[in-house]
Amino acid sequence: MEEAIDLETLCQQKGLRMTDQRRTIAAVLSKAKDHPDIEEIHRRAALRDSRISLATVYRTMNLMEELGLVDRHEFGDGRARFEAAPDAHHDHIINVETGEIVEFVDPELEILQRQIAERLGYRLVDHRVELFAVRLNQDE
Amino acid sequence: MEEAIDLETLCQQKGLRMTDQRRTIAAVLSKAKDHPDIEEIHRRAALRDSRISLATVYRTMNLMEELGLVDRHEFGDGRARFEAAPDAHHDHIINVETGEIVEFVDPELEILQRQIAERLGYRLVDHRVELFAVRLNQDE
DNA sequence: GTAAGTGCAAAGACTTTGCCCTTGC
DNA sequence: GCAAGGGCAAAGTCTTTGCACTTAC
Repeated sequence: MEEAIDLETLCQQKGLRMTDQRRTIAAVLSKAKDHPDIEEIHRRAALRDSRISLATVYRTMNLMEELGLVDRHEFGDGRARFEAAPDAHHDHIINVETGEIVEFVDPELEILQRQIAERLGYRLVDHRVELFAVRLNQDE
Repeated sequence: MEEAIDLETLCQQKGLRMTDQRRTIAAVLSKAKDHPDIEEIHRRAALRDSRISLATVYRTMNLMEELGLVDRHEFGDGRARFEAAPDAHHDHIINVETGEIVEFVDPELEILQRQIAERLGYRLVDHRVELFAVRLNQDE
């Protein structure tokens, strides 16, 4: 039912010159179910093709981010993390005990934020919600 | 009516050894109405006392953050920004055209986030909401 | 063929740290 | 007095960039 995001096709549609490196990086991100950082993307890409440098990963992620093909996150650990731009917006819960990141969507939250911005005289162009939390015990 | 946050007193209450440097930095932050970065805190501190090094500002901010006396923000420009820990939690709207940062409080938003976390099996310990927006035209 | 892309290493931006001197309590 | 704090400069981490070589179209 769910279809994997084909980042390579999106790159081509945007008119990007498709080098082997970009193809490989696109494949890595399309397959990723997590939010890898540059180092991790490079590691995974190198498994498929060792001719990829860190600099190229940096350049490619900046490029894809500008084109809106990937989302950049800063979860507070100092390095940028990425994911292929999802079809629908979502936010993140970060488990502060394990570092695990869970995605969620809440339409009510989306609407409320737009309302808050408008109430203050702004038009929302983007937003970021990060919930830092711990797992609930059964008895809580 | 509104009372300025006296960070120096809070530092003393936490048992911090009050050096001239810490006193000066605390005063800078207590007076700040914005979200200065390390460089800016250092610049303002140096106006009051030139014997303050950047390293001390870094060390002091890390210390005060750990004690919960200041909040650290990463607004996506690569450097950390700080504010004296406010009495009440608030969130931020970032004007993407001017870089201006506006604070706001919305109880409904606070409640909703807690509910979302609980629905997913988590207990919220902290959260971060950043709305990136532009000013509304009159006719929008 | 030619402009765009890449690898490599150097350089940048921000932050931390080792060492020795200074200072609060 | 003595351990905690600070100044300074070196080092660390993440990211960008200049240059010469390679490659997609």
